[in-house]
Amino acid sequence: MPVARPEPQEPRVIAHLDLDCFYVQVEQRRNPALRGQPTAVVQYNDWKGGGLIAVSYEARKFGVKRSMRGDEAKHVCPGINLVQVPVSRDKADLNVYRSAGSEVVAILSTKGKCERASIDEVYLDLTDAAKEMLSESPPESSEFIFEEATKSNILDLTSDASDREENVKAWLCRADADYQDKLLACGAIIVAQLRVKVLEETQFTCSAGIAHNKMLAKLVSGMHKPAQQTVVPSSSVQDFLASLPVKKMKQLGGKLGSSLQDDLGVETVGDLLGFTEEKLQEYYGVNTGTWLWKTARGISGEEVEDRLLPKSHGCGKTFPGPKALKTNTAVKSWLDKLCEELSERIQSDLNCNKRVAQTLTLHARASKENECNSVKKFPSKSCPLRYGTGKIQEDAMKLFESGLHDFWGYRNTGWSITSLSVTASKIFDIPSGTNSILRYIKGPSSGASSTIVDPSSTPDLTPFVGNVTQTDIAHVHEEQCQPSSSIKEDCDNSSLAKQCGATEEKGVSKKLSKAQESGSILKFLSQSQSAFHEKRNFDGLICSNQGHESSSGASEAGQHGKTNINTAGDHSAGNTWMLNVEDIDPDVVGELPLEIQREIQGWIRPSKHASTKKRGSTISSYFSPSRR
DNA sequence: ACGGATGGCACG
DNA sequence: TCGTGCCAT
Repeated sequence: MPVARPEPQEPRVIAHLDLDCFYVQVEQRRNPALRGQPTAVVQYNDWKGGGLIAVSYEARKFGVKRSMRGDEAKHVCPGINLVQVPVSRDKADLNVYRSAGSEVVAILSTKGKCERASIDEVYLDLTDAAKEMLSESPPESSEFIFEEATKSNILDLTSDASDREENVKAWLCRADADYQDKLLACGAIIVAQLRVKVLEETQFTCSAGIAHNKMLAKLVSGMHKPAQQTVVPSSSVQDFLASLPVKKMKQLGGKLGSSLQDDLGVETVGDLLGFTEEKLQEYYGVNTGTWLWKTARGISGEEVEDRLLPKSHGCGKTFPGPKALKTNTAVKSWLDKLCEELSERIQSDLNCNKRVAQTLTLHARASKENECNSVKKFPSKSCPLRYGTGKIQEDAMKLFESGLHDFWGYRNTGWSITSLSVTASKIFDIPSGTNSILRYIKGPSSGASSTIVDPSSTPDLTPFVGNVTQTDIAHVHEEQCQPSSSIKEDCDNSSLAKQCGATEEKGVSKKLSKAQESGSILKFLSQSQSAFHEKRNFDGLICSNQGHESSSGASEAGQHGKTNINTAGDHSAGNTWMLNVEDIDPDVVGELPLEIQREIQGWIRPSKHASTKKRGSTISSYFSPSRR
């Protein structure tokens, strides 16, 4: 249920940007012959022509809709081009679209707080940028207004086609406008500039809404599509909402919206004004009641989050009807594929963004054979996430078995699985200070590269390290996760590549020596080698490196065609080493430099309250098994 | 044979 | 906290 947020007193300038039929645009960029053609993107072509997930505007004219089957689309629009979503491991692979989305986010995140709302949607808080423009180069005293901005749709600004742009320009430059409206005008200009920049740099068009809050911005971003923007002056909100069907509001497209209609006779947002806040709370609870009351008045305090990356990664597949999985073997086989992809994606997230996921969750849908449709839900199950494809597969299968156990009780026959998915969540940044321990462990690209290989500026850990042997290193390498090639270029393609840092490769011998050093450090931190192999769940991560030679000779770096740059983004050379937090020897850590101790605390993270209160505040207290 | 694959959020 | 919904595209 939605919940109201406190309303900031200062007026804000919020934008919502939405890529137009995004998947189609991605395919059109890849194959320009598709431009201007009726086109749709489909997945799984075998059954009724596959399901449409994006439809070009040319095709929409024929009545082609999302959720149609390919066959239906062909029927209403015989000339339509159907492009298939890439398939990898026998399932749809959306990585090309994710990557393309990141390109856009990179551009949009330059002007203010930016929230990646989905693969093709972004919220911006442009308040500061708008204020700056207003004080330094206000539209009203500018000779030229950015042309794309003059094509804006201003809610309530009625004008016929002939003088529309003149009227818009006049509105944008109005000297007698509210402070609020002036800010909005600046916001509109900034968004127009951003949209043009996105188009220039990615060839993608997008639509946008500019308003004083997220709700209104989102509401209108889709009003004029494609490739247009819409502004909501606060003076127009009341009338606009009055006649708006409740179902159009975000969050009201489902059951809550239906309930408003069916139970309260509320057809439009305006109808909601007839209810007091208390009355709405009576029906829907305090939170939702207040939210509804505010929503009816165009009030929304929800802030734009500063987040460019997703909060979770999920891989799933459905097995409709006859495709349902009925054996453990079939489930295992599919789960393995899903986990492979998931592993690749979190590995990429780690390499590119220095983030680690902590929780693995399995979702499934199941139906029982004979026994009359007992629609019992298959329970989701989760556990701490251990890195490494094999471990994820192993854990996922266990989660499945656990779920199946609950699903069935004890009798174990005749189930069938109609969907499976695995999700990695609770993702955190890995701290990386200048004096980070990662400098000891990672390759040259981790910090100041020169100091890494310069012993004089690198604190000497020798006293703590003890014997370094090849077996230590081999042991560490066992824990490596090698991403496959399919998302190898993720970092390079996405703007996020910058975060990977770019460095020239150092000599192999130096890297080897770094590897030895890091292996020894891991060994040094590790209390018991055998613990690595126990079935316990992974509860922490020591490091990722970017730039070491892989131990296997099968490095594909050469195929990359890029020498010399961004070894960090080159997955083929990136290894990740992991160590179970439970295996870190607290006594030994206690002797490390303080800064490093603090950093290690950061890895153990669960921060908030988890361990500190229960177990005191010394670092060693973090290393007793924290869960399970 | 539910459009499918992903995501986010609030609740209990 | 985890698991369940609901919502969105």
